[in-house]
Amino acid sequence: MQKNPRGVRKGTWTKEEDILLMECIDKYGEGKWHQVPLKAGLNRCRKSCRLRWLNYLRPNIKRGCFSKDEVDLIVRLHKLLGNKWSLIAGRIPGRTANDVKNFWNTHVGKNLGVDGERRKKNVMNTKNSKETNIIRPRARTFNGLHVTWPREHGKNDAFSNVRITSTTENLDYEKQKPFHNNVASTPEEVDESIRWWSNLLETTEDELENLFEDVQQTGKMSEW
DNA sequence: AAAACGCACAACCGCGAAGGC
DNA sequence: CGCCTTCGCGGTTGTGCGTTT
Repeated sequence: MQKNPRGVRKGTWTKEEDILLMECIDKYGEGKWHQVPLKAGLNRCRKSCRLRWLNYLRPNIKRGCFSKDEVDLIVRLHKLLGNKWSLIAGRIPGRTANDVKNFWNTHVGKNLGVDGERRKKNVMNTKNSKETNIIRPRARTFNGLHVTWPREHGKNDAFSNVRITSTTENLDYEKQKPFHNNVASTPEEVDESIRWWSNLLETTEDELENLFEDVQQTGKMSEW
């Protein structure tokens, strides 16, 4: 087990450390991460504690294979949000941003033709990915505004928990939005907004089937 | 049987955002 | 308004384990 120059523990967490962290959060609650190492008696940095809690110790975290529905949702949300793993994970109960990110990088990315050396280069060259048509919305606040999020039939509201905070920055996202910064008010605007969102969320059945077959072959998703 | 390789995932790092003073 | 601290996120690396040779 390595330590950094200031003697803070790094590397894999032990059961004892997990227990200390859980007990601490159980006692004091989440947040105030800078105090957690001290209160828990852990020789870990706050970041490490936070990450461990969020990714592994939090209640209701789901481990194991991704279901078909989950993959479907990830693909669609990634198409919509890009690499906003925390937002995507927020829509998939029990999954963490790290889980989703790892799954995407090891399975889905591959199946989209980004594999081996090419994948490595693409990962390194993230600037290039920003030049694609991925919509990268910034978190926004719409004070006093309503935002109409289209729903997919038979699915949970995929957007109700999207964090919306404010910024005044102009973005490509804004330019693409048919009902820029406000609610669609006329029937035409509503239709246009629905078409816009539908287009973003559209992933053909063929695309998904191909993905599922490939992923299944790699052995990750066994329980469809 | 063991070394080499590849994959999956846990963990770390760096940076930007947010908030307090 | 600027500085400082803390938080949270995405990208990247490290490590362990299974598979192949």
